[in-house]
Amino acid sequence: MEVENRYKKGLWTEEEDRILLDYVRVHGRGKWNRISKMTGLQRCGKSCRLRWLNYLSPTVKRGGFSEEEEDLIIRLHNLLGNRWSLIAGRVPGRTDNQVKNHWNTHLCKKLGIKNPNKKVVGTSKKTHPALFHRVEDSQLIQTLHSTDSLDSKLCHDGDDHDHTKLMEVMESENLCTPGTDALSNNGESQWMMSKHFAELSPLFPVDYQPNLEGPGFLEFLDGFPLDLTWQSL
DNA sequence: AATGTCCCCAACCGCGGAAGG
DNA sequence: CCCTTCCGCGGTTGGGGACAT
Repeated sequence: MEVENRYKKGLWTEEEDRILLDYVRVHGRGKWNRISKMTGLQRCGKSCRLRWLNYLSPTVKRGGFSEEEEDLIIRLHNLLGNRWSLIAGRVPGRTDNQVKNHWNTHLCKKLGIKNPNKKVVGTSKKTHPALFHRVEDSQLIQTLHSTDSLDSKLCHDGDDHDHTKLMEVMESENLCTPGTDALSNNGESQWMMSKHFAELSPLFPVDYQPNLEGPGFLEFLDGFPLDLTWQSL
């Protein structure tokens, strides 16, 4: 009880910022819980980490969002749902908190989305360990689970997730429409689809990480319709 | 000028996973 | 294994500035 009370809450002062900056300059980032003991700063580790990541870090870009940044966020949100850290990772200089706030306060209005704070079904990790993030994600997975033959079609020995095969299977299961969207005729898109698919699919190993850092990702995104979601496939 | 309301965003909270002892 | 600590994530809150009355 007393331990919690000894930490200050609320907005940071310039003096507190200076102490935190000095600490990171000397010791580097990490071990946030030690800062209070070493510097006397009356802030808990979580608060220090957040302050550094969202404000003090030299990589953080200040100021309003550009048209290009907004466009990128909208496209990424269509693809990834409320995975703000993933989205922020593709928007240089922006933190997940910045992206989330900007989405909830500006982009929802811009796009005419009501109840921006309403939870997306399946977003919470608590509801399912497989990390569903959108309605359409859970629908997709339900479809996958109900498709007995899918496992044998996809998980053949020695095949490192054959993307073309993956697309064929998805088409055959009506998970995407052949020849009618940007995804079907674009190799890069197929790559992305496969990665996203792999992330969601219970058929793939849990530790299989889609690589959003892949070559040509931004170029691929440029050709991605703003309103394209899994549901529209 | 005073008061009320709205809006933005920095910061907090609760939770889960990973790592280490 | 079990427990503790640390880290990171997404949802939520509330302080304070901007604007309206």
